[in-house]
Amino acid sequence: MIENNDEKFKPAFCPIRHVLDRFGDKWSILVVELLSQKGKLRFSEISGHIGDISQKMLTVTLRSLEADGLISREFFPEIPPRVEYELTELGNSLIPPINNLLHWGQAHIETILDNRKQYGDKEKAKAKKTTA
Amino acid sequence: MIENNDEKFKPAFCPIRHVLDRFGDKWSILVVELLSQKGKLRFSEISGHIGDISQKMLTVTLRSLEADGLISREFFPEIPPRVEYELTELGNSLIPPINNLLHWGQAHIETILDNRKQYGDKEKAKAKKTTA
DNA sequence: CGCCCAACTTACCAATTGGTAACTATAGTT
DNA sequence: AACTATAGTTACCAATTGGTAAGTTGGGCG
Repeated sequence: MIENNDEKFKPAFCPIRHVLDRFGDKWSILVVELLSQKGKLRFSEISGHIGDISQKMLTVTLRSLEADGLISREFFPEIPPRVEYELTELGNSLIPPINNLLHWGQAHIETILDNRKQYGDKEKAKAKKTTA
Repeated sequence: MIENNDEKFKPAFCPIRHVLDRFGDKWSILVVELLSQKGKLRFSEISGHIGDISQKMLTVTLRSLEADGLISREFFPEIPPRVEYELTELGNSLIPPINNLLHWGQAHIETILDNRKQYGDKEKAKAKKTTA
């Protein structure tokens, strides 16, 4: 049996899990980063900048970011309606750590893709050997 | 039509997407963080520390981290077999940005959960009004 | 009258993710 | 002969995620 006093990795206690649960989805970080670069944006503008997000996913993403207090939503009861989204202070505090991760990605993604490719080749070679 | 010269958010060009594709899954960051804290670990030790990961998912997680060159795998052909995993240099370079995000999470998760709860209550109130 | 706009909501469907349980190899132990 | 242990693999299944397409709202305009 393995000793386990470090509950940092156990389901209910792990802070990493909270972060992953929040930002592990396909769009949240993208929207936050976009808002940090462009400031206040309308629904259709966010949609246009990202390009391949569906209306549905943009709505649920914005709703959950709003629910968590990371963005604010201002609705203008005009016809046609207008809605503006903006990062809150809490949302802005997320930008530095996200940018750190981003820079790491930019710096190392090529190496990673290279490694992955080489690993794939190695696996193919192994497969050939065992079937030959 | 929205002008869109910023291809940073478009599918093929966005570095954020690479990072998300790599670490958006349930276990990768957890394993990397664990290895950074404990150093060299065996399969069963990782499994024991994390607690609720299935054998299958631990294998696929370790394989993909290895494929990307983030961890190294040393196999000892004993009976029963022994395998040791360790962060590579590339893997180690990931630790600072991950820790940044982690600290943000620790600092703000309570606020976020509070916000989420309040938002849920507000939504409930709205729903009552419209059905009443 | 009917079509437009933006910002949704809804119903339905497909793909991906991850879990369970059984099976594998191999040698030592009872 | 049966059971142990480690580090897997495999088949199958359930839940989650995300996409498509249609409908909704309501005032302005042809």
